Amino acid sequence: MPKVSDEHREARRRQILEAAMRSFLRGGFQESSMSDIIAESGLSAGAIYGHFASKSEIVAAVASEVLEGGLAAMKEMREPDGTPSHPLDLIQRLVAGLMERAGGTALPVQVWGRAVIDPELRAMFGTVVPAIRAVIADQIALWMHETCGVPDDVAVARGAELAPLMTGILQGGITQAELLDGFDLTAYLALAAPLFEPPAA
Amino acid sequence: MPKVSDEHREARRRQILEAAMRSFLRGGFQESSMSDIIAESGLSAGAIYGHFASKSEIVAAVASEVLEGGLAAMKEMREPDGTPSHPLDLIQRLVAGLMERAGGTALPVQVWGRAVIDPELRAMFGTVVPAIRAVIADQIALWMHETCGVPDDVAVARGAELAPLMTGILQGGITQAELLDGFDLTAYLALAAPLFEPPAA
DNA sequence: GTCTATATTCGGATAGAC
DNA sequence: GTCTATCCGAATATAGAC
Repeated sequence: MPKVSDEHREARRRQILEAAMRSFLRGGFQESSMSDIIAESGLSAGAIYGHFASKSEIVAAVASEVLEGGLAAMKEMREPDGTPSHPLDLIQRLVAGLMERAGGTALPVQVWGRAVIDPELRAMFGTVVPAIRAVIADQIALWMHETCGVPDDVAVARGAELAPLMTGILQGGITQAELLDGFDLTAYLALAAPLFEPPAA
Repeated sequence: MPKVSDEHREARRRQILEAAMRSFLRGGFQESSMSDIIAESGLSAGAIYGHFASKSEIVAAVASEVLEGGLAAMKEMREPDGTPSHPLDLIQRLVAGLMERAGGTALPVQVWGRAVIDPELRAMFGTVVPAIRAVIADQIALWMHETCGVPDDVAVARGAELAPLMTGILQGGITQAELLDGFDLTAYLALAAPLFEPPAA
């Protein structure tokens, strides 16, 4: 099996996945039919089913792409230049990145909604969230240690402690940004700034 | 049209809606078929369509029930005895209330996911959220004014300012509570406590 | 590998009796 | 108002040629 063949397969998979993402973005997971995806991809039914066994396999692949993609984007966004940025900036940049790369934040919200009743997606969520929390926790610890005078071990502990809340704030921000017209994400995130003040307890 | 007839109609509507909610809770909005709802309700197809014109009308009614119900629950939870409770307690009680009354928090998450691609649900969300924010803002203002020494106007302003963030924290908490095993909502909410410290800026 | 055409199942909605 | 039986369209997946 020559290398070109594998590359071709992979390219086709991506072509199909991206067509599916565009369809789901507009029509949702269930409302979008295979015909929609087929039309959007410019391919044919036979071609699609040569790469994915079923529609639910496509849905799972897209959901994985969305969740893992969010994690990957977050890792990328971590240090744009090298100076540790504020944890809330990380969140801000992540959402901005999703807007561009994923064409909005609609897919994550849809994935969460479907994960509620789809055990496979729920499991994916359960493995990705701890990884996201870890990135956030790292960033908090780094920032508190470097720019405030917080001792390393204290900063690390505080980061781990705050990560679940920050994850929730991220989710709530994405949901509201997607569903409310004129929602100001920057102002929303700025409100959480006091949580990172050192005045410790 | 005698009064009993109206009462009967309303009772039937509720019977159908509750059956639909049970179905959606397990199977999701799209996966659940009319047959499921019919079986769950113990009625027949004809009876259902005598009260709702289409499945999407049932979905809209359930979504309305969920969103408005959340708001109503929040208003109820406001003052259990009369002493102003901590705003985070309000959130905590609200979620606990949803767990009981709505059989969990799965429906809200599903509704948000569907609102992304359903203009009708999106509009409902857009009208309910400001009302929810108002209740939260009131509670924050009340608490800061009464139990901390914050002047009334400052407390009111701070409440209005913080309400969107609290709404997001609520949404993120519900999402994580629903999708992560062993998620500790109380600990999650406790992390936000510093936001209500008076040390003002 | 990919296309066209199609088989088959399934779900929403209706017709007509009671 | 409600029930039973059924119709019709749609959507997933496949068959077979190229």
